[in-house]
Amino acid sequence: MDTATLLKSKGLRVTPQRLAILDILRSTKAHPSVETVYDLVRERFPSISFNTVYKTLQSFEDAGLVWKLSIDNLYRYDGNTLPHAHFYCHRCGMVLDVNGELTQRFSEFLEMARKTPGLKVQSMEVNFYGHCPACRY
Amino acid sequence: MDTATLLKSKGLRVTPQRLAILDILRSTKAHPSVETVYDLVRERFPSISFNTVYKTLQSFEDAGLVWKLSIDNLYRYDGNTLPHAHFYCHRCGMVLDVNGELTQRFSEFLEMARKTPGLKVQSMEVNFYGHCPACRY
DNA sequence: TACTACATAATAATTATTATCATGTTGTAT
DNA sequence: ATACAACATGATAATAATTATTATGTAGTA
Repeated sequence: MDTATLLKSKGLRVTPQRLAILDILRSTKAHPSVETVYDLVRERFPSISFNTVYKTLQSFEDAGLVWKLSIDNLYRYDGNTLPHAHFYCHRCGMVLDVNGELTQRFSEFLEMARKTPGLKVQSMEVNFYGHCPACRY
Repeated sequence: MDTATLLKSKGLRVTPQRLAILDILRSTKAHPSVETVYDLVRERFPSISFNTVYKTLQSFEDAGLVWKLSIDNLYRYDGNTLPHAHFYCHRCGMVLDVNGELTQRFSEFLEMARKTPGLKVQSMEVNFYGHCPACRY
Protein backbone atom coordinates (compact mmCIF):
# COMPACT_ATOMS: atom_id res chain seq x y z
CA MET A 1 0.00 0.00 0.00
CA ASP A 2 1.03 3.56 -0.77
CA THR A 3 2.59 5.24 2.27
CA ALA A 4 0.23 8.23 2.28
CA THR A 5 -2.77 5.93 2.01
CA LEU A 6 -1.40 3.82 4.83
CA LEU A 7 -1.14 6.85 7.09
CA LYS A 8 -4.67 7.98 6.22
CA SER A 9 -6.05 4.50 6.85
CA LYS A 10 -4.82 4.79 10.44
CA GLY A 11 -6.33 8.23 10.90
CA LEU A 12 -2.93 9.92 10.91
CA ARG A 13 -2.16 13.18 9.19
CA VAL A 14 -0.01 13.13 6.10
CA THR A 15 2.99 15.43 6.27
CA PRO A 16 6.23 15.36 4.30
CA GLN A 17 8.14 14.48 7.48
CA ARG A 18 5.85 11.58 8.29
CA LEU A 19 6.02 10.23 4.77
CA ALA A 20 9.80 10.32 4.90
CA ILE A 21 9.97 8.63 8.30
CA LEU A 22 7.52 5.89 7.39
CA ASP A 23 9.22 5.31 4.04
CA ILE A 24 12.51 4.83 5.84
CA LEU A 25 11.04 2.22 8.17
CA ARG A 26 9.22 0.44 5.37
CA SER A 27 12.36 0.15 3.27
CA THR A 28 14.95 -0.99 5.79
CA LYS A 29 15.64 -4.15 7.75
CA ALA A 30 18.17 -2.39 9.95
CA HIS A 31 15.85 -1.83 12.96
CA PRO A 32 17.06 1.75 13.45
CA SER A 33 16.96 3.66 16.71
CA VAL A 34 15.27 7.06 16.94
CA GLU A 35 18.68 8.63 16.56
CA THR A 36 19.40 6.65 13.40
CA VAL A 37 16.04 7.48 11.85
CA TYR A 38 16.76 11.10 12.72
CA ASP A 39 20.09 10.94 10.89
CA LEU A 40 18.53 9.28 7.87
CA VAL A 41 15.58 11.62 7.52
CA ARG A 42 17.82 14.67 7.89
CA GLU A 43 19.37 13.79 4.54
CA ARG A 44 16.10 14.91 2.99
CA PHE A 45 14.87 17.29 5.72
CA PRO A 46 17.95 18.91 7.21
CA SER A 47 15.93 21.05 9.61
CA ILE A 48 13.75 18.31 11.09
CA SER A 49 14.02 18.10 14.86
CA PHE A 50 14.80 15.06 16.91
CA ASN A 51 11.60 15.57 18.82
CA THR A 52 9.52 15.34 15.67
CA VAL A 53 11.12 12.03 14.78
CA TYR A 54 10.66 10.80 18.31
CA LYS A 55 7.00 11.80 18.56
CA THR A 56 6.22 10.59 15.06
CA LEU A 57 7.66 7.15 15.72
CA GLN A 58 5.68 7.04 18.95
CA SER A 59 2.44 7.81 17.13
CA PHE A 60 3.27 5.23 14.47
CA GLU A 61 3.65 2.64 17.18
CA ASP A 62 0.38 3.66 18.82
CA ALA A 63 -1.31 3.23 15.45
CA GLY A 64 0.23 -0.19 14.99
CA LEU A 65 2.21 0.88 11.93
CA VAL A 66 5.57 -0.05 13.38
CA TRP A 67 6.98 -2.21 16.14
CA LYS A 68 8.96 -0.59 18.94
CA LEU A 69 11.52 -3.12 20.12
CA SER A 70 13.37 -3.02 23.40
CA ILE A 71 16.67 -4.78 22.85
CA ASP A 72 19.59 -4.51 25.24
CA ASN A 73 17.89 -1.49 26.79
CA LEU A 74 17.70 0.39 23.55
CA TYR A 75 14.56 1.14 21.60
CA ARG A 76 14.65 0.14 17.97
CA TYR A 77 11.92 0.51 15.36
CA ASP A 78 10.84 -2.19 12.97
CA GLY A 79 8.60 -1.54 9.99
CA ASN A 80 7.68 -5.20 9.93
CA THR A 81 4.93 -5.71 12.47
CA LEU A 82 4.47 -9.40 11.76
CA PRO A 83 5.55 -11.56 14.72
CA HIS A 84 9.18 -12.60 14.53
CA ALA A 85 12.25 -12.91 16.74
CA HIS A 86 15.33 -10.70 16.78
CA PHE A 87 19.03 -11.12 17.19
CA TYR A 88 21.30 -8.47 18.68
CA CYS A 89 25.04 -8.42 18.14
CA HIS A 90 26.84 -7.41 21.31
CA ARG A 91 29.88 -6.41 19.29
CA CYS A 92 28.51 -4.09 16.61
CA GLY A 93 24.98 -3.43 17.86
CA MET A 94 23.31 -4.73 14.71
CA VAL A 95 19.79 -6.11 14.99
CA LEU A 96 18.75 -8.91 12.64
CA ASP A 97 15.50 -10.73 12.05
CA VAL A 98 15.62 -14.39 12.95
CA ASN A 99 13.72 -16.29 10.31
CA GLY A 100 12.91 -19.89 9.63
CA GLU A 101 11.25 -22.44 11.87
CA LEU A 102 11.30 -20.03 14.78
CA THR A 103 8.84 -17.67 13.15
CA GLN A 104 6.14 -20.30 12.98
CA ARG A 105 6.77 -21.23 16.58
CA PHE A 106 6.64 -17.62 17.66
CA SER A 107 2.87 -17.39 17.59
CA GLU A 108 2.49 -20.75 19.32
CA PHE A 109 4.65 -19.38 22.11
CA LEU A 110 2.43 -16.36 22.47
CA GLU A 111 -0.68 -18.55 22.58
CA MET A 112 0.92 -20.66 25.29
CA ALA A 113 1.58 -17.60 27.44
CA ARG A 114 -1.97 -16.39 26.90
CA LYS A 115 -3.18 -19.53 28.64
CA THR A 116 -1.45 -18.46 31.88
CA PRO A 117 -4.31 -17.86 34.33
CA GLY A 118 -4.78 -14.25 35.36
CA LEU A 119 -2.43 -12.68 32.85
CA LYS A 120 -3.62 -10.44 30.06
CA VAL A 121 -0.83 -10.86 27.53
CA GLN A 122 -0.72 -8.15 24.86
CA SER A 123 2.62 -8.64 23.17
CA MET A 124 5.79 -10.67 23.18
CA GLU A 125 9.44 -10.14 22.42
CA VAL A 126 12.02 -12.80 21.70
CA ASN A 127 15.57 -11.51 21.65
CA PHE A 128 18.72 -13.48 21.05
CA TYR A 129 22.11 -12.07 21.98
CA GLY A 130 25.51 -12.98 20.66
CA HIS A 131 27.77 -12.20 17.71
CA CYS A 132 26.66 -11.65 14.14
CA PRO A 133 28.40 -13.24 11.14
CA ALA A 134 30.65 -10.22 10.62
CA CYS A 135 31.69 -10.05 14.27
CA ARG A 136 32.08 -13.74 14.91
CA TYR A 137 35.61 -14.74 15.72
CA MET B 1 24.42 -23.75 48.76
CA ASP B 2 25.52 -21.29 51.41
CA THR B 3 25.82 -17.78 49.99
CA ALA B 4 29.44 -17.26 51.11
CA THR B 5 30.45 -20.61 49.64
CA LEU B 6 28.68 -19.72 46.43
CA LEU B 7 30.63 -16.49 46.12
CA LYS B 8 33.91 -18.26 46.80
CA SER B 9 33.13 -20.98 44.27
CA LYS B 10 32.99 -18.27 41.62
CA GLY B 11 36.27 -16.72 42.73
CA LEU B 12 34.53 -13.66 44.14
CA ARG B 13 35.50 -12.00 47.41
CA VAL B 14 33.17 -12.33 50.34
CA THR B 15 32.14 -9.04 51.89
CA PRO B 16 29.15 -8.20 54.07
CA GLN B 17 27.71 -6.07 51.28
CA ARG B 18 28.02 -8.83 48.71
CA LEU B 19 26.43 -11.36 51.03
CA ALA B 20 23.51 -9.04 51.62
CA ILE B 21 23.04 -8.30 47.93
CA LEU B 22 23.25 -11.92 46.87
CA ASP B 23 20.92 -12.99 49.68
CA ILE B 24 18.37 -10.48 48.50
CA LEU B 25 18.47 -11.82 44.97
CA ARG B 26 18.36 -15.42 46.10
CA SER B 27 15.32 -14.86 48.27
CA THR B 28 13.08 -12.83 46.02
CA LYS B 29 11.07 -13.45 42.87
CA ALA B 30 10.48 -9.74 42.34
CA HIS B 31 13.21 -9.21 39.71
CA PRO B 32 14.41 -5.97 41.30
CA SER B 33 16.17 -3.15 39.50
CA VAL B 34 19.53 -1.86 40.75
CA GLU B 35 17.65 0.93 42.47
CA THR B 36 15.34 -1.50 44.24
CA VAL B 37 18.21 -3.72 45.40
CA TYR B 38 19.88 -0.55 46.62
CA ASP B 39 16.80 0.37 48.66
CA LEU B 40 16.52 -3.13 50.10
CA VAL B 41 20.16 -3.51 51.07
CA ARG B 42 20.19 -0.08 52.69
CA GLU B 43 17.83 -1.43 55.33
CA ARG B 44 20.81 -3.38 56.64
CA PHE B 45 23.67 -1.20 55.35
CA PRO B 46 22.40 2.36 55.43
CA SER B 47 25.67 3.78 54.15
CA ILE B 48 26.14 1.51 51.15
CA SER B 49 26.52 3.42 47.91
CA PHE B 50 24.52 2.98 44.77
CA ASN B 51 27.73 2.41 42.89
CA THR B 52 28.65 -0.55 45.05
CA VAL B 53 25.30 -2.18 44.39
CA TYR B 54 25.63 -1.44 40.71
CA LYS B 55 29.16 -2.81 40.40
CA THR B 56 28.42 -5.81 42.58
CA LEU B 57 25.42 -6.82 40.52
CA GLN B 58 27.52 -6.41 37.42
CA SER B 59 30.21 -8.74 38.77
CA PHE B 60 27.57 -11.25 39.83
CA GLU B 61 26.28 -11.29 36.30
CA ASP B 62 29.77 -11.72 34.87
CA ALA B 63 30.24 -14.69 37.20
CA GLY B 64 26.93 -16.20 36.11
CA LEU B 65 25.42 -15.92 39.57
CA VAL B 66 22.48 -13.81 38.45
CA TRP B 67 20.64 -12.97 35.28
CA LYS B 68 20.50 -9.38 34.07
CA LEU B 69 17.22 -8.93 32.27
CA SER B 70 16.38 -6.14 29.86
CA ILE B 71 12.64 -5.61 30.05
CA ASP B 72 10.87 -2.53 28.74
CA ASN B 73 14.23 -0.75 28.61
CA LEU B 74 14.95 -1.34 32.26
CA TYR B 75 17.54 -3.69 33.70
CA ARG B 76 16.21 -6.13 36.27
CA TYR B 77 18.13 -8.77 38.17
CA ASP B 78 16.98 -12.34 38.64
CA GLY B 79 18.59 -14.73 41.12
CA ASN B 80 17.21 -17.62 39.13
CA THR B 81 19.57 -18.26 36.23
CA LEU B 82 17.68 -21.25 34.87
CA PRO B 83 16.12 -20.50 31.48
CA HIS B 84 12.60 -19.17 31.75
CA ALA B 85 10.37 -16.47 30.25
CA HIS B 86 9.19 -13.26 31.90
CA PHE B 87 6.08 -11.18 32.00
CA TYR B 88 6.06 -7.42 32.48
CA CYS B 89 3.00 -5.51 33.64
CA HIS B 90 2.72 -2.22 31.81
CA ARG B 91 0.50 -0.84 34.55
CA CYS B 92 2.45 -1.52 37.75
CA GLY B 93 5.87 -2.49 36.40
CA MET B 94 5.89 -5.88 38.09
CA VAL B 95 7.95 -8.65 36.52
CA LEU B 96 6.74 -12.23 36.90
CA ASP B 97 8.18 -15.57 35.90
CA VAL B 98 6.15 -17.39 33.30
CA ASN B 99 6.09 -21.04 34.23
CA GLY B 100 4.53 -24.17 32.81
CA GLU B 101 4.79 -25.63 29.35
CA LEU B 102 6.67 -22.57 28.13
CA THR B 103 9.71 -23.29 30.25
CA GLN B 104 10.33 -26.62 28.56
CA ARG B 105 9.92 -25.01 25.17
CA PHE B 106 12.30 -22.22 26.09
CA SER B 107 15.44 -24.28 25.57
CA GLU B 108 14.10 -25.78 22.34
CA PHE B 109 13.68 -22.24 21.09
CA LEU B 110 17.25 -21.40 21.93
CA GLU B 111 18.50 -24.53 20.16
CA MET B 112 16.50 -23.57 17.08
CA ALA B 113 18.10 -20.15 16.95
CA ARG B 114 21.54 -21.68 17.38
CA LYS B 115 21.00 -23.50 14.10
CA THR B 116 20.80 -20.19 12.22
CA PRO B 117 23.86 -20.17 9.96
CA GLY B 118 26.51 -17.63 10.85
CA LEU B 119 25.10 -16.54 14.17
CA LYS B 120 26.85 -17.21 17.44
CA VAL B 121 23.92 -17.15 19.88
CA GLN B 122 24.92 -16.73 23.51
CA SER B 123 21.67 -15.98 25.30
CA MET B 124 17.98 -15.46 24.82
CA GLU B 125 15.24 -13.42 26.40
CA VAL B 126 11.53 -13.98 26.10
CA ASN B 127 9.42 -11.15 27.43
CA PHE B 128 5.66 -10.90 27.49
CA TYR B 129 3.94 -7.58 28.02
CA GLY B 130 0.46 -6.88 29.29
CA HIS B 131 -1.44 -6.58 32.56
CA CYS B 132 -0.87 -8.68 35.65
CA PRO B 133 -3.71 -10.24 37.68
CA ALA B 134 -3.85 -7.26 40.06
CA CYS B 135 -3.95 -4.69 37.25
CA ARG B 136 -6.27 -6.51 34.92
CA TYR B 137 -9.53 -4.66 34.35
C1' DT C 1 -10.79 30.93 2.50
C1' DA C 2 -10.76 30.57 7.17
C1' DC C 3 -10.42 28.00 11.12
C1' DT C 4 -9.42 24.28 14.38
C1' DA C 5 -6.77 20.67 15.70
C1' DC C 6 -2.79 18.62 15.36
C1' DA C 7 2.38 18.57 13.80
C1' DT C 8 6.82 20.66 14.01
C1' DA C 9 11.08 22.67 15.83
C1' DA C 10 13.91 24.46 19.41
C1' DT C 11 15.01 23.81 23.80
C1' DA C 12 15.24 21.86 28.19
C1' DA C 13 14.34 18.37 31.76
C1' DT C 14 14.36 13.77 33.35
C1' DT C 15 15.83 9.14 34.12
C1' DA C 16 18.77 5.36 34.09
C1' DT C 17 23.22 3.79 33.53
C1' DT C 18 28.12 3.99 33.89
C1' DA C 19 32.70 6.23 35.17
C1' DT C 20 36.40 8.21 38.41
C1' DC C 21 39.16 8.05 42.27
C1' DA C 22 40.49 8.24 47.07
C1' DT C 23 39.94 5.27 50.99
C1' DG C 24 38.92 0.82 53.18
C1' DT C 25 38.88 -4.29 53.39
C1' DT C 26 39.71 -9.12 51.93
C1' DG C 27 42.56 -12.90 50.98
C1' DT C 28 47.08 -14.69 51.12
C1' DA C 29 51.76 -15.24 52.18
C1' DT C 30 54.89 -14.53 55.39
C1' DA D 1 49.61 -12.71 64.16
C1' DT D 2 51.21 -9.22 60.49
C1' DA D 3 51.87 -7.07 56.32
C1' DC D 4 50.88 -6.32 51.77
C1' DA D 5 48.88 -6.49 47.20
C1' DA D 6 44.69 -6.68 44.94
C1' DC D 7 40.31 -5.78 44.90
C1' DA D 8 35.82 -3.60 47.04
C1' DT D 9 33.56 0.39 48.70
C1' DG D 10 31.59 5.05 48.93
C1' DA D 11 31.21 9.77 47.37
C1' DT D 12 30.69 12.18 43.50
C1' DA D 13 30.22 13.19 38.81
C1' DA D 14 29.59 12.24 33.88
C1' DT D 15 27.18 10.10 30.11
C1' DA D 16 23.55 8.52 27.23
C1' DA D 17 18.98 7.89 26.08
C1' DT D 18 14.37 9.08 26.59
C1' DT D 19 10.70 12.24 27.36
C1' DA D 20 8.61 16.95 28.32
C1' DT D 21 7.44 22.00 27.21
C1' DT D 22 5.87 25.55 24.37
C1' DA D 23 5.63 28.83 20.61
C1' DT D 24 4.91 28.62 15.75
C1' DG D 25 3.46 26.32 11.49
C1' DT D 26 0.55 23.30 8.59
C1' DA D 27 -3.06 19.71 7.29
C1' DG D 28 -7.61 18.69 6.96
C1' DT D 29 -12.33 20.25 6.83
C1' DA D 30 -16.25 23.24 6.35
